[in-house]
Parts: sequence; structure tokens; C-alpha cells
Amino acid sequence: MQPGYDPHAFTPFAVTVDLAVFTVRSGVLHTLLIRRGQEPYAGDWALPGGFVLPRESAETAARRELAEETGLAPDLVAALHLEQLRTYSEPDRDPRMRVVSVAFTALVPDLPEPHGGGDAADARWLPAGEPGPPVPLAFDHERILADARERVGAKLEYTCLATAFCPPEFTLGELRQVYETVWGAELDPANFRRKVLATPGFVEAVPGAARLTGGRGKPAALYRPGPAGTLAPPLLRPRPEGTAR
Amino acid sequence: MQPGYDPHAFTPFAVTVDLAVFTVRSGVLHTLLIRRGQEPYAGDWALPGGFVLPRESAETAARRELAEETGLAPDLVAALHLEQLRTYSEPDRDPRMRVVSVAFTALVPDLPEPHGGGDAADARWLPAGEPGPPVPLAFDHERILADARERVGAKLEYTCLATAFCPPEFTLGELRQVYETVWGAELDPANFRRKVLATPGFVEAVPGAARLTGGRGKPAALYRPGPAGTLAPPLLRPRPEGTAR
DNA sequence: CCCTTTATAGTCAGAGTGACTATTAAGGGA
DNA sequence: TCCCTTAATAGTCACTCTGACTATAAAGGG
Repeated sequence: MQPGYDPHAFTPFAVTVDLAVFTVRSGVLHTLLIRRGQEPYAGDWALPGGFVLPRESAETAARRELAEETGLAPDLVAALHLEQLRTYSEPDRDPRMRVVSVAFTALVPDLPEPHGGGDAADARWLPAGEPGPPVPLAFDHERILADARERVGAKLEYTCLATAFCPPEFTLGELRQVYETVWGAELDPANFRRKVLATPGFVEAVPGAARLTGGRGKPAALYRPGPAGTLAPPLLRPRPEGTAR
Repeated sequence: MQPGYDPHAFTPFAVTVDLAVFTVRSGVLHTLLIRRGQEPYAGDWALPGGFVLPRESAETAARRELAEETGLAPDLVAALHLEQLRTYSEPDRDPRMRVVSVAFTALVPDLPEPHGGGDAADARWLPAGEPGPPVPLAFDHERILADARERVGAKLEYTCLATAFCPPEFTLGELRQVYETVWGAELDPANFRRKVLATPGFVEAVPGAARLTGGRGKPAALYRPGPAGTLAPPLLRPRPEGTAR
């Protein structure tokens, strides 16, 4: 404790939000990134986000920034499932000043191309490859993105969130591809089907003899997300090895 | 967007940390609470915590505040496993000003009684009963505490964290009581033992014919925490019912 | 010297899962 | 038009894990 230390003084911080929004496009996990229009890191790619305004909660700010910077449809942004990831507060993470950032994760189905707005000179879906995205990111956003990817992978194990990556009606093959893409592992189609259908409330069949084809092969039945939120028992990803089971 | 809106303005926020520190005392989950010495809520009970200083990360601040306000041994506080819970940022959660708070969770073995210090007029372990603690808490700390309790219960399922509630050497009965206390459910001693011992790296037997008694009954073998961090497959808590499995 | 209590061992049946094989229903070419 | 390839779907089998129990061992308290 320094001399003259006042236990009730407080440092003013800027508070921002950052969003790691994921989608699956043709078998590859993509993240929504923007190109920064302002310093610092002007011209670099970054997660969408920005300052929290005086009367906003972090989540409200996250939705506002997402809509402003990417031009995604407002009703879609309002309905989005946002989950708080964690808060990043290292003292030097922003060169301008003391900034703490509350990071969020969201999962969306394959959407139309976004377009830049607000502080964003551009907005685009870029692959969120295993080592990282194909471009360096501003601030500590690569770290945030890596944390978010890990969280999403873990959540697929014990929640029904995978359906958030799918359109309103989807085949079990599409759902399986979500798991395979996020986990980077192949799953046995028959076993996957058995597991999903055996979990009450995970998906429900679209009643009509509705079926559809993604190309060739036997047409698949269509399903909708069911009311269940959690998967008990979980659908564990194949462990690399060495780890128990 | 308002007229005159400046997208680069930012509101100054105060950033605080709050800690939900849990322990198990004689079969009851307890939380470390302090009695506030300052307004607002002076005299009320609250989670330990306080303002983040200019050059601190949230986690550093959490450790400092915990040591200051509760007098827990510094080396213990330094070694503590702190996990970020989430950040609370509702605009009116603090009547003084705009404050966002980063909440942390920690698990400790049964420790000596703490003593107030810093802003805390008093510090004490109080039961964190199911509906909530026996006293009303300041700010939104009851909400934070409830979130933390839920998180701890969930983490016991798929991590080896339960040993953090135990002294350096413990019996499987003590470890089982941790689960029973946090989950509020009874577990079969034999099945629990089988599961724990079958998970490589969860616990390791203390080699010497060391054994100990908590009172009556056959003496139990002693174990130490093992190197494993996660439990795969998980040790699922008994589901209330209705839920699958 | 019994009785109660807790630890520990062992059994059994059923659920859940990984690895496979077989069948069905399209689409694409030759 | 007739194979071939592809993907969905059905069904098997062995093995693991778990919940429910029974049995035995080793204290401490009357």
C-alpha cells in the first residue's frame, strides 16, 4: 500500500465488448471479423465490438455494436444467443488507455455476407482455422478468439447449441457436420444419429414427409431444434488419446 | 444514433472485482463474506472485493482484495485457484456510479476464521444455503453468489476441483462429502470410490500405511490430489428426474 | 463383548457407446 | 438405361460404465 493510498479512489476505465461470432460454411468454421477504420490498429482485422455506452449493459452494447459494424439484420441480432465468454483486463491490452473488455460468443447459421459500418471499414466471414485466422488480429483478439473456439467446442458436448449453427430446418447430416467442423474430428453417422435421436428434446422431426437433398445420396429427413437445452448424458468429443476414455 | 453522437467517446467506468470463496464446513457449504465498513450498504454483508487499481489485472486485484479484507495468509491467497465467473454490468447495480464488476470463484479447504481489514469491518464464513445466505447481501451479490454456486456444482462434474475443498491429505469419505454438500444429494460410497479410483490422476494414495479416523468406523486410507485436471468421463450429479438419464 | 458406524470388496443387470455390416434411395456418367 | 458412388438409415455385437445391493473388515461406544 503506497503512502497516501486512498482505498476509495478508483481509476476510470473504458469498458468495451468484443464478439466472437461463429458460423459453419461449407465444412469450415468461420468467424465474423471487421477491418478497423480507426487507430489503433487501423486497417487490421479485429473482432467486432466497441465501447459500452453510459446506460447500457455489456450485452446490450454487444448487440448494438454487432448490428452497427456488420449490418446484420436487427431482428436477427436481437434474437441471437449471446453468451458471455470472459473479461480481459490486462493493463496494457490497449495502447491508448486502460480498457477492460467483456467478450461474448455467438453461434449463427450460414448468413449473407455482412458489410462494414460504424467504426468498421469492412466486415467479413473469415476461416477461424485451428492455429488461428489467416490474418493477424488487433489487440489480444487472437487470444479471445482461441478462448471462444475452445468454449464452443466444449459447449457442444453438453448442450444442444449445435442447432444454432443450422438453418431452421436441417438434416442430421448437417448437424453432424457442425460437430465435425468445430471438433475437427469425424463422427460415425449412424452412431451420431442414434445418440441425437435418443436424447429427448434435442431435435424434433418435421412431420410432413419433408425431405431434402444437399446433393447426391439418399434424401434425408428434416429436423427442427427441440426444447431441450442440455445434453445429459453429454456427447463427448473423441479424445485425442492418453486422456481417460 | 443520436445527433452529435461521437463514436469514439467513452464513458468512464469504475471496475471492481467480487469474490465468491467457498468452503465445506461440517457438511455445509459456506461462503466468505465481509461486513461493509463504508457506504453504500455500510453494515451489510457482501462478497469480498473492491476497485481494480491502475496497473492491475482483475485477477491481481482479486487476490489483493481478498488478502486485505479477510486477512487470509498471503501465500495461501497467492496459490489459490481463482476462476473468472462472469462480469456484471447492469447500469444501476451500484447507486454511486457506473461500476462493472468482474466476479471470481475460489474453492478452499476449511480454514481458520478470517478477520476484517481494509474496507471490511468484519469477515466471516457464513452458510451459503440453497435459497441463499442467512443475511441479505449488498448490491447484486446474492445473484453473483447464486451463479457461483451453480458454477461450482457444474464444475465438480467434469473437473477434479473437488480436492480443492479438502486438506492436503484426505479420505475418500471426505471427498465424497464435498460432492454431497455442494450437490445436496447423497452418493453411494462404494460407487463413488470405484469411480474416483478408476479415474487416472484424480487422487493418489498416500504410500505409507497412513490412515486416519474422523471419529468412529473403520479407518480410511489417505489420498492426495493427483495431476489430472479434468474428469473424462464426467461424474454426473444425480439429476432431479425427468431429465434424460 | 455386542452394536453401530464407516470403509472397502465384489456382484449383477441395464444403459450407452464404438466399431461395423447391410440396405435404401438418389445422382452421375458411360 | 444400367452401373457406380454417395449418403441416409437400420441393425448387431462386444465392452465399459453405472446404479443398486450384499458382504466383510475394523474401529469406537456402551
